[in-house]
Amino acid sequence: MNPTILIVEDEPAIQELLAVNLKHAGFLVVKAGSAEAGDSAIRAALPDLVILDWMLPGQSGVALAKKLRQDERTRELPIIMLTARVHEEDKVQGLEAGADDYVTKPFSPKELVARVRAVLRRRAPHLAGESVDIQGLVLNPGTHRVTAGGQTVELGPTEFRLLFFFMTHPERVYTRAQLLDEVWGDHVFIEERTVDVHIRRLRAALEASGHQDRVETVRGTGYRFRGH
Amino acid sequence: MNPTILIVEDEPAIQELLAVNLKHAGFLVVKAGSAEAGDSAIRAALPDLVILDWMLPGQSGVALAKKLRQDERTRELPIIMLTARVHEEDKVQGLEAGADDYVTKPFSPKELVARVRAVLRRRAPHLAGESVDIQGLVLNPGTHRVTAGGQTVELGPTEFRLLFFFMTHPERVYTRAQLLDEVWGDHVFIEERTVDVHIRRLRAALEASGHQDRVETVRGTGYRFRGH
DNA sequence: GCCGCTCGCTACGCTTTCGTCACAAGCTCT
DNA sequence: AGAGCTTGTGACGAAAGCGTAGCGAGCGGC
Repeated sequence: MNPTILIVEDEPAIQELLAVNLKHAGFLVVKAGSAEAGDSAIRAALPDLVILDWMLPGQSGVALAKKLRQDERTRELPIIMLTARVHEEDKVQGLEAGADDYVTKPFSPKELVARVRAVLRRRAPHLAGESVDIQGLVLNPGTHRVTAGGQTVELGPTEFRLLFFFMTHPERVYTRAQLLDEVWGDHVFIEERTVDVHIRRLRAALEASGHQDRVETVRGTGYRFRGH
Repeated sequence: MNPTILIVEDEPAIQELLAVNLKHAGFLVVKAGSAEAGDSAIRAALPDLVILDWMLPGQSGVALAKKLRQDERTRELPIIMLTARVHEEDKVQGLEAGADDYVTKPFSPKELVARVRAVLRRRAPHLAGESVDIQGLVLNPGTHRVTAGGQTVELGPTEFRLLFFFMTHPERVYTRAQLLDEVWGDHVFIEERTVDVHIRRLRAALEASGHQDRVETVRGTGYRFRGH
């Protein structure tokens, strides 16, 4: 549920500075030391935002940004460019390459965290802790509250995370294994049928609030959340 | 807890005059010499109020004000415009740009401080040292006292700071780690479970004053203060 | 129409998490 | 220096939430 941020930066000191501050701000951090490593990391596990250094050994940050903008899967991936240069032409070039924001070194950690939040708020509101509203069913990650028509919906922690995932990924079928990965976290050993039980509990809570048939069963595959 | 004020002013003499008087009035002061520097300073550490000069080298104060009003993060940030001009059209333009108040040079320091307090009182009451009232539970930052229906609520210093934080950030869930950061201060090494104990003490004090269930437990995450 | 597979549902035991208490150390004020 | 209050911490019992097994029903294929 916490946003994952990929840092692509070759200088260990700056990489660490960024990582410490972002972690402290509640983000999950993945690091890469080159554009190529960053590219791999993105393919391995799609992050929610990328902080990309301008100058990198080998392939440059701008080149990677352009590449990411061409691939359909990463077209929407928010990018913040990091650079030591202060020339105006670079800024233009960076934004043309598809960067969402632009930070010049030296920067204050607070400023960077603020910019990360701002970009996430613009590009992926729910990751910035803003509430998700699907047809009167409102889930607020900040307050951990779910309401249906003003009425509070009572949910356990697992049901809350399950609903959060569904509401941020509606209209798409997920297998039990996928849901276990996404909602329970990777590398857990839990029976797949356990998902059924939590689906049942979630359905019961939603129906008690007047939301029938929001979670659909796709026989032989898994479940899907109705977004409309 | 003391409000932070950002001064964006290019003339050192006026900048200093403002800073001295505001500090004397108990405010924390941050200075910037241009609109661009001011913009960075705002992103680096969101101040509680901005004093913005009309005429600035480079980007003007009005332009910055408009920009601040467009960003969601700074939309609510109180702004006081400062100008040497006395033309009525400027005032209109300034207020249209989103300024909360308008002070013309030359000004008396006392007047400026008074206006700062007035704007804070209107936009963020608790920062002006005014009491926060949530459903009959009244907390006064100035006198450090809490009352419920006229009756004084007895609290230790830590419980007071905890309640203050909760009342100024109601309806939002905070983890124990976040509460330690916000209430105890950064970089302290204290067991997370200690938060539980202070929550318990706070609850006991509130319940003795007739406020049941104000602090809610969010299992697996942390605590939340009910604001309604 | 029968058989097998898949899913819904209930009940139960266990793990995790939380609330509470008691105590000792620290701080402040006199 | 001493008294009194405040605070941090460990321990323990309670409760909530969770995972799993088992059974029955429904759907689909042959």
